[in-house]
Amino acid sequence: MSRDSSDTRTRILDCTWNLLESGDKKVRMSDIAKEVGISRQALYLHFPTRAELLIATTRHIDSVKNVDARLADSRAATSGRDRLASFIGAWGGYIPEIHGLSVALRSMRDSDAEAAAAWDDRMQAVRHGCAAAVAALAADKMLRPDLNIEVATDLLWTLLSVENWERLVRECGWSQVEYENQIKRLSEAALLAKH
Amino acid sequence: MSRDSSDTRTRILDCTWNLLESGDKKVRMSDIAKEVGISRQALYLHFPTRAELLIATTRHIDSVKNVDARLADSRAATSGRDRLASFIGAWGGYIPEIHGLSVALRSMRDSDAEAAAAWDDRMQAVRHGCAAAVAALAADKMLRPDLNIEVATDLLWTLLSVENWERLVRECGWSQVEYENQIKRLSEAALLAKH
DNA sequence: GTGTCAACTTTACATCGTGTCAAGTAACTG
DNA sequence: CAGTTACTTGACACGATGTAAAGTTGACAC
Repeated sequence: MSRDSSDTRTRILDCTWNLLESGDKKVRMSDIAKEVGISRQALYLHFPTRAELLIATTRHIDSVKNVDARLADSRAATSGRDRLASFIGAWGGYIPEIHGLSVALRSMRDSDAEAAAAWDDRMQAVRHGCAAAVAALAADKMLRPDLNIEVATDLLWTLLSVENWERLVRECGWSQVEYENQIKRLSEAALLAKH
Repeated sequence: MSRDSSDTRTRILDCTWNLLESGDKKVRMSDIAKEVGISRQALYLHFPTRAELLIATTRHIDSVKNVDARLADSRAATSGRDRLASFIGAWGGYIPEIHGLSVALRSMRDSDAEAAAAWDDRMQAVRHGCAAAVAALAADKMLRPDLNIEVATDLLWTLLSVENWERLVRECGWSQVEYENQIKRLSEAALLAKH
């Protein structure tokens, strides 16, 4: 679909994305250049560093996959509980799309501060979503009384981490559906007041 | 305490451990050599690669901190539920001790297959502990009827991941006690049949 | 003393991936 | 034709790991 975009920058982003998601662990600048069909140096004409290329790729994926719209849907839910479930569905369903990129960005955390910041930024955005879902629960008086908003948000955010998805889906071999169902169940068990 | 051990190999392991746990992110072979007070090359007389040094360091920590004994205690618990709690306490309390090493080993996952295998090995050991705890719950008929042993083990193993500890304790600023309490509560909510 | 062995040192170099630099080419645009 | 833009080729610096070779030091044997 995004084939033949003529715009080199876009082609670079698409190829980077393809390579990262295709799971070939080590994606070097030269790998990307080869895939795009340009020289390694031409890459540096478009992106100053590998980190910036990866960061630009996340933004590119976000816009292609329309994350904002997905998450907006979850905001439309009426009850706090529905909202929680639909937020989990939206974010949980997005994880597989960005997983390769997530691995690449996280693996340069310690070598590149900029990449680390970019990843943290994304995770903070997810955390805001978690906080909103928790707030909706609290408004419905459905939050466990022994949990304050902050702690509940931390817990939900942790449950929804990419790392947990990796472990359950990739390592334990769960299906995406099993993952979402169990995480929903677990989140409710963790956060909801029993009544 | 471990000062002046005369045995160079042991001194290397202790210094590696110190450096890793002291949180100075980048621990290079030359950093370790400087800390020990020997040349970088002397390091290679004792350990062929950085990966092997890190792996040897985990074994060293295990023996100094006596993991086996800690986990053995959790096996002594009478009820399945006590056993779950005490396993979580034992492993959860061990995570802070090996956290620096865990970061280092994981960050070379993609560059070094041997390091990856060593880390996976450790995690499989934890998984066995989880499986044993789940089996004890099942024996007491306390496992949720809609969970089979496998899925329950996957869930518990995921909850107890080092990554979740990092997020809650390091990133969210929880105390170790809060962490253990919430993870215990969450594990029980996830696994125990309500009756 | 001499010989020898082990543990370590110093110096030098190969490799790999990132990122920089400079000069050249090919196509489009006025 | 001149100038600009997008790219190419080739060379190189850097930082970290790992290899290789020759030299130093101290202990122990006889």
